[in-house]
Amino acid sequence: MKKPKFQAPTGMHDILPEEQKYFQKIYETVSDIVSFYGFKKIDTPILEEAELFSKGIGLSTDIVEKQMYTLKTKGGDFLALRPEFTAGIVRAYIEHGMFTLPQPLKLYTFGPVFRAERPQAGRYRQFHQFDLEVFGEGSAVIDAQIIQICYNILQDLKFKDVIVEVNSIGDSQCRPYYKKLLVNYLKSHQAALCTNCRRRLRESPLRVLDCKEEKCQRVVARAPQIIDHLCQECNNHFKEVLEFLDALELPYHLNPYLVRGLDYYTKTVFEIFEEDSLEEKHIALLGGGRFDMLVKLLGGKDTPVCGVAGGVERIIEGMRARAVRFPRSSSPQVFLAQIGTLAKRRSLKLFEDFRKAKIGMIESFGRDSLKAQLGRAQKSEVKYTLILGQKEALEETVIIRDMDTGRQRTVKLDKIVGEMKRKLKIKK
RNA sequence: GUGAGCGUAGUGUAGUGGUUUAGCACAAGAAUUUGUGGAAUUCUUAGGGGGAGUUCGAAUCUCCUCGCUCACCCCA
Repeated sequence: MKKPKFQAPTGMHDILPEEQKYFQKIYETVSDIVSFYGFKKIDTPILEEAELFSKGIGLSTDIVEKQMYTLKTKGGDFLALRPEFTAGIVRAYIEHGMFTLPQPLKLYTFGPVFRAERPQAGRYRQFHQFDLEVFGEGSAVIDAQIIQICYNILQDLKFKDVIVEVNSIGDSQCRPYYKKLLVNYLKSHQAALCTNCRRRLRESPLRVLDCKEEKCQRVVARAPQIIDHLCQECNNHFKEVLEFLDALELPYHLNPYLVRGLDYYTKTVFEIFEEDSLEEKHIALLGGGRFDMLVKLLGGKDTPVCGVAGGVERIIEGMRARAVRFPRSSSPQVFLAQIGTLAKRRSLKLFEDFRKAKIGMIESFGRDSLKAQLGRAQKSEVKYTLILGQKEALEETVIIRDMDTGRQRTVKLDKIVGEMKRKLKIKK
């Protein structure tokens, strides 16, 4: 293949017409469900000040350290393509004084986010997320409800066996203490760890916990667990979350080794997987948690927040795997074929009549041979074809052809819209 | 950033140094038929990512480069 002069940048993809239905389906599902729970939509800029992310997400996180697309404007501003939604939404919350609105304030959004990493399965440089955030409510009900919402969304998208993994990673009260404990323990077993983990031990010791290496897991199995070292408040909170999940009858795994890569989390963290993908691929469909410090950290009032982000492409992959079907009711059911210039003139008008009647119609004004037009009609899988020829145009009639049976009927031109309306309604 | 695999028409592929004017299928367009689709026939469009080398000869071997894919890291 001769390489075209221009190609989409590495890790970024066109969303072709064929795949649009997946995105639409997901966005519709999310919007529907989430509005029921009182979420309002917000859109934030794709670019933000780079510092917003380095401060919010954490300077030493991979996302900020090496995955952020940054640029300097002509005016000297240092901006970054958003690598996730939360920081931007929190910024907007503070900037517009949304703490004056009735709390909890529930916001959602979706769109592209960017991370400059090596693309691979389920991972792109430009990908799409939907994102929910609940501001101003510290209660564990919210944590559980957000998980419930995610679960509902996946159910609606026909995911059967979904499993939620939850954990609590404590807060500024208890986590530093636990970290010390863990580091001490790991240091004494350093020899038994993989090289990666020995590095992690220095940089982010919590991450050793979810290493997949067998030898590390053996060490980790005896390590002190954060849930045994939560402070009173975190402990209660976590218990409540689990109780609520029980009450909702949501299947969950308590995974004491679940930690997340973003610094801003406190207390609850969770990830949602497809159950059968758990063993081989460790690719989460959604991930989220609570971050009660973030608003203050970014310059706002002390406000608890809980949120989640879903990976649209990853969900689509799952939908593809289970061959989720889409009703094709929205696609046009009528094809308009025309022969001769007089008929063509009439057809243009007729086409407009159908548009006004909100009946989907496909035309092929560029083609003249009836054969070619019927071929086209057949390919577009319509139920009916209207044939308007020279003769019909003169007689003010039109032929309705049923594409399944091949039966034809001639109808007066001024009756046709009503007639088709009836036919298509009855069919449904 | 590290490592591995792969790159032949729009798509999917065959060919593993000469019998290749690179074969096949699907897709797309046209004709047979200026008024009736799913079939058939014929025709058309279009190809070894790019560069260098080995060789009498390269899609085929070597190197470089670009791209894609997968894994690690990390994450949605």
